[in-house]
Amino acid sequence: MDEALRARWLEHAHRTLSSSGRRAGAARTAIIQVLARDGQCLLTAQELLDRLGPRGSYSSVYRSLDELCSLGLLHRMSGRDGVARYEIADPDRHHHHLIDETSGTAHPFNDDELERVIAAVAVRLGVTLTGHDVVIRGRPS
Amino acid sequence: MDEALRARWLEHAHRTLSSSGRRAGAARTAIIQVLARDGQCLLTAQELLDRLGPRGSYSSVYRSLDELCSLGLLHRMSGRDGVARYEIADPDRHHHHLIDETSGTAHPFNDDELERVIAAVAVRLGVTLTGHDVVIRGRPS
DNA sequence: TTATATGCAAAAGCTTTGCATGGGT
DNA sequence: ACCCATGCAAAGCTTTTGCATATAA
Repeated sequence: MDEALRARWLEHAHRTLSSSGRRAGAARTAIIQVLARDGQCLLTAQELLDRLGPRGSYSSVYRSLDELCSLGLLHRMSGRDGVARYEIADPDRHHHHLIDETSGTAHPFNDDELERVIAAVAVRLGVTLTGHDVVIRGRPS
Repeated sequence: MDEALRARWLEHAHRTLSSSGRRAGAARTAIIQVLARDGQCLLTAQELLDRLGPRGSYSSVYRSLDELCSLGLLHRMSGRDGVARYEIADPDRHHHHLIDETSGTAHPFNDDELERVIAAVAVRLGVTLTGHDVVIRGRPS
């Protein structure tokens, strides 16, 4: 959807990686390209590997995903099935997930009041917020 | 903590299981006892098995956990590490989780306004709510 | 008696890792 | 030249399953 967002993340990822002393190999370069294109919402390692074709392997995929998570460029979450899913971390455009229980599909959404309440809850609980996830499950009404 | 709650859930579980045509074997009986005692918040299958000692096996544990989830007596969620965690489902006393990033420990909490906002979001998105989870991560401030 | 519950051990699926090789800087 | 990145294959972990046996109803 947002082309500018993708380009910005791709650029940011390249810079962060190289300034952290890592080298740009062919596999990792392809991986972050695919992530920039298809990683807006809940991509599995297997799906990523499928889209890479012969340009990647299990080791390069999992190692790169770990690396990107450590650097804060990616978010990892595991769905109910226990399979890890990844999506690109965009500080400006953060979203949550609605799971349609009829179809099993996930839809991203965001809500300002939800963000506000979560911030308030963190204050009430006496913590500095470092992250949060909300999953809503429902059926079309 | 709430002794009455535990007894109520245990009773409810027994009734639901037998009325669904299942038989009460030794393993399953021990499993729901342990769950009633220690399953208020995020117990893994392995932890459950450890507490069962020789009274259970992997198969009985995983099969019973599945069964209890299907009957709505238990909630399954998977943490960031991908390992499934279970807690008893209490319709009256539902909670969310605060993860202290300093220690990695989870603390249950609830918040009425959060519930209200989530209900409002579901309406806005055009779904009938069937469930929801909130995870807040932070450090003591 | 008869279907279900259980335990063992094997299998399955996702993820990680050791090691030799290739490639970036 | 040096060290990091990559790919393969093996190993590791969690979870599931087939099958023979034990047991509840």
